[in-house]
Amino acid sequence: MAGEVQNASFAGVELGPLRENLPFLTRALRAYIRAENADFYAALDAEQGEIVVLSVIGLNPGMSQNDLAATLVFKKSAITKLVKDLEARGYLERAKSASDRRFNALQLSAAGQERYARISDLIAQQNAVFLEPFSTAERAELFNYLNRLYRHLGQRQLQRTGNSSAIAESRDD
Amino acid sequence: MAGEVQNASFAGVELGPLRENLPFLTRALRAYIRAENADFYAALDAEQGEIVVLSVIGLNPGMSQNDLAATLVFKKSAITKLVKDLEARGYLERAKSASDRRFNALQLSAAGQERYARISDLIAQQNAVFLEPFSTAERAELFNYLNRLYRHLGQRQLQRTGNSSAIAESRDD
DNA sequence: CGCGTTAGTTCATCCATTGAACTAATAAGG
DNA sequence: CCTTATTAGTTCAATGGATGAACTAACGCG
Repeated sequence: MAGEVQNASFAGVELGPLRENLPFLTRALRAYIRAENADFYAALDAEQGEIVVLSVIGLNPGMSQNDLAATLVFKKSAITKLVKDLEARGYLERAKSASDRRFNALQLSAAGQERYARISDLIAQQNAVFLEPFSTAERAELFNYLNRLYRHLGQRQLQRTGNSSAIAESRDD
Repeated sequence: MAGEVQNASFAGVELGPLRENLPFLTRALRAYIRAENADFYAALDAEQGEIVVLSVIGLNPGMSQNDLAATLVFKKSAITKLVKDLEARGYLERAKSASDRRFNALQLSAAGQERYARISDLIAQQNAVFLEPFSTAERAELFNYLNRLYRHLGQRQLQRTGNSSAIAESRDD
């Protein structure tokens, strides 16, 4: 079983201020999760971001691509690709909104709903693995914090990009 | 101030299960933070990841590039580039370890220490902006959760990649 | 009508990250 | 010693996610 492990390649390294550094932590967590999800997604034959898109649209039928982009923190150009791909595979429908034909009103097809239903279990399982060390109460707290962060950073981005509308306030629960 | 905002481009979208979905949240948070940090780093003339590298090496002088990679969740090939760049700019030194000449023992140069000291304030300020909505106690809790996640996912990755040594246990504080 | 704005598309580009093949140094074992 | 396996680090070509800018189409407001 190997020799020295002087610095214990991972556990023994002192993080110091990085323990409270969001850019570092978000990047590291993201890297880990991507690595683990790679196989998982491959097994599902799922594109990058596909699951998330199906999920949001399922919950917000009729939403626009811009709203989707804002919600998922993608650029609209990236959304176009994602959404066209899902449409081509028959999982969602893009109808021009009757009231304003610039909008694409997005909604899941029957196949899309079915696919999401089938996949969502697996996602929950995968998620549970990530969360093994946390009790139910802790998970709730963790996600509460992450969602507050998500909202706060979203607010900031709205302001930075000078997006006139809808700065409003996101309701804090 | 714009018209309909029917779906309130951002605030009004229902997230549902995504509120507790780590892949989604980490990606979204990462995207926000990257966007905000872009200007910030440009102003410092800092490369991607430079600050984090300086920080860890400062705290763990003599560490190897492999340890650095494991800590920051980079591949070693990426670390090589980062570290060579910082060496070229005079911020750190790579001496072959005397005891095992395969290792590069990394440590900050005087200029590197100075640079890090100068920068770390700004990072803290930047971080504080991200954390505005949180009280001191909440920040501590948030980071406690994130670090536990970081360690847990790190453990998992060690196992997945069959890394023999050092699976051990990272001390839970 | 004509001007400004917004939703979405397209595409070329960038940059971070990866994988694989390579060198050099060490450890282990006969 | 000499051979073989392993580990640290390097190099580079390739991938892929994300971006920016230029474009079309539709709307709103005078």
